[in-house]
Amino acid sequence: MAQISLTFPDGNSRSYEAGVTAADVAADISSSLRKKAISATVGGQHWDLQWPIEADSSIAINTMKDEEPALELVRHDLAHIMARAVQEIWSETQVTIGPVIKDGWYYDFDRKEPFTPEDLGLIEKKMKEIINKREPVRTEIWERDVAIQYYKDRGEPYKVELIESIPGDEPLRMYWHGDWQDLCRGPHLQHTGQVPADGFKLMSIAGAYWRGDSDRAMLQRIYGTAFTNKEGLKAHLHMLEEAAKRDHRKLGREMDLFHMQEEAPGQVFWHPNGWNIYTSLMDYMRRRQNSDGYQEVNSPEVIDRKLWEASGHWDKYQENMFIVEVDEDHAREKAINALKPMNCPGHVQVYNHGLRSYRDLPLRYAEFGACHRYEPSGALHGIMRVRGFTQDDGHIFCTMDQIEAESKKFIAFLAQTYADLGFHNWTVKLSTRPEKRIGSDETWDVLETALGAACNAAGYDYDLLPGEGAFYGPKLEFTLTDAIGRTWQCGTLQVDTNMPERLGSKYVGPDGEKHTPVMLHRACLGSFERFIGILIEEHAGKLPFWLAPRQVVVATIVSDADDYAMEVVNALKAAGVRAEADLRNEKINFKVREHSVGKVPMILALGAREVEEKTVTARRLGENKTSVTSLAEIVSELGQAATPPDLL
RNA sequence: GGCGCCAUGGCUUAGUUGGUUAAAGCGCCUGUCUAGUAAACAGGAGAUCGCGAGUUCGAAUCUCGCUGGUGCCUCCA
Repeated sequence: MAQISLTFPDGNSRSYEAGVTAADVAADISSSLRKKAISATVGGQHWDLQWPIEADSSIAINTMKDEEPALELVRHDLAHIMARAVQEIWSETQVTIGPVIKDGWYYDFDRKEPFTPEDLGLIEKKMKEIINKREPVRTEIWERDVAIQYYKDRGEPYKVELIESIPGDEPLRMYWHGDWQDLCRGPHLQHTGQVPADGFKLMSIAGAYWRGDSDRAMLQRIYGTAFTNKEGLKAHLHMLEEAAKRDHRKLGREMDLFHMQEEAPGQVFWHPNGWNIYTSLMDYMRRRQNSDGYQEVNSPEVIDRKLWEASGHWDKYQENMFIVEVDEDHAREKAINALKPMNCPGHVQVYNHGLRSYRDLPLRYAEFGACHRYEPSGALHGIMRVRGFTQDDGHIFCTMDQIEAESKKFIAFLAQTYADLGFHNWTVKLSTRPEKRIGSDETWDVLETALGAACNAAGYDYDLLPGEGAFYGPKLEFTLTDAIGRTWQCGTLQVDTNMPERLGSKYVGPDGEKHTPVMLHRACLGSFERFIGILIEEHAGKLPFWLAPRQVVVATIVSDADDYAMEVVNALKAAGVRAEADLRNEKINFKVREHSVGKVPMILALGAREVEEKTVTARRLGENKTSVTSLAEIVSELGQAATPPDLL
């Protein structure tokens, strides 16, 4: 066996058998160095760690930089490593694409058998093996036809399609992770060993369409999450657990707010506690709208198809409408109606009933409109995405000149509402003209400018979403961020010149002629169902006092306190507080636990002492200390806390 | 709507390779302790295992269809 003599960077020499790899050699240098070694230079020639060394020479070990690799690159390399691992385990699997996303990455595969949760463990193990091989990541530039032929030969039709869809004719970049390669624009890490083997986790398997096209075959997507180190991953997983704990479906059950059942998919059975939140919120919105110049109206829920045909919904939206056929005994033909999926046509009817003058404008209608939309079953999600819901809807009929001022007014309204409800972190997006649209470019210019200017005038910046507007006009979308960083689009403001035209809305101008008004569609909460879901998750069930369905429970410690408990409850009720007594034959520990789980913000415990002194011992949700207060004092304090923010 | 997963008393779950009266905790009912701040103790009632077929001597357990839920994809004008 031939021997190789190598001289180390520190000047010492050592003998090795032929075939030794640079990695073996690196292992002899020092563990700290080995961990960072990415390649070796032997006799002036560059070697990757896995390549056998063939000549006697001196060796230099190249180390990587000390700083942690960029997160983006880690995730990107992990996508490739996962795809490689999958193909190493199931060689018949075809690869498609695998981008980096928030918190991690995914990769879509085409494979006959579905992946199972157990497979994720297998793949993870294989990925760790690949990472531990510490192989270099190399780039090659290929001509397109070479790449296409390569993928054709390998039976990878998705890659062929991908290349063919890339515009231009520049050569393509190929990345090699060891002997596995993927079409990719990069960039990548220098070698796979830089990927933290304990900083990632495969999370889930899901179906996904090739390029998001629901007419194409369904692929299998594997999601992974990754961070630059173990602690980062741990923190992320912890955050997910916290998010699961505040899931509105779980809290809805624990707080006894609502339930849903098979006979009414996508619709909510509100229990007393949940309905209490609902009505508190509705009362608040009603007061605010009234004081902001809106007139509340109400429109029918079952409306003849003729009106939907006139509004254009029958053509464009029928798939999502609940159709109601009424078959009376003596009717010549069935009357066909539809449940309203939105309130705008109804408001136009109210507007149209009578002759309007320019002096009436702007005319602001508001409705807590119960809408029904036949959403695809897969889109339903708790009370956040339902088929029956109530919007805090409103329509402003105005002139072109009034759009900007009305928009500004609405943005201020919305900002105050969100602030009152505890949301201070929200953004605005301006969606502009889409490709398929009606109206002249000049009109779109005016409308888009008006919305942008209104936004700035109200003191807010906005992001542009080019081409995302409705076919009839641009819109502002208001997205709020909750306590754990998720975003929710709730508010919206849309300019519409189409529907008033279609449904024949007019006003008499100062010139005595009839003109068509502009219609602004606006909602602040979006829907009560969704917004309450968001409120529950934002506050993890600990709603602001004024919104809490059960604000105070007066719990007795001994039965001798029963009479006094009722006295306390009545005093609180008189002060406008939702208070109830818990006189049950149970220990105080039990009562405290039960109402804490139920997220009651305030528990007042009464024993012999409190009866004697006319005091209460108060315990706030989330605190484990108590405080003794006089009855008068607590009634005044809680009466104040129970007052909605707009009435303070 | 699509792909995967799931469906057991009011709720949360256990039910090993199909085999006698389907298990537990919480909740509920009854009784006992008058209790000091996140679950006192004892007893009792309560499910034919989402619905419908099929395989089998026998199915909560296997197969198919349906319904609903769930995670994503698409969608949210």
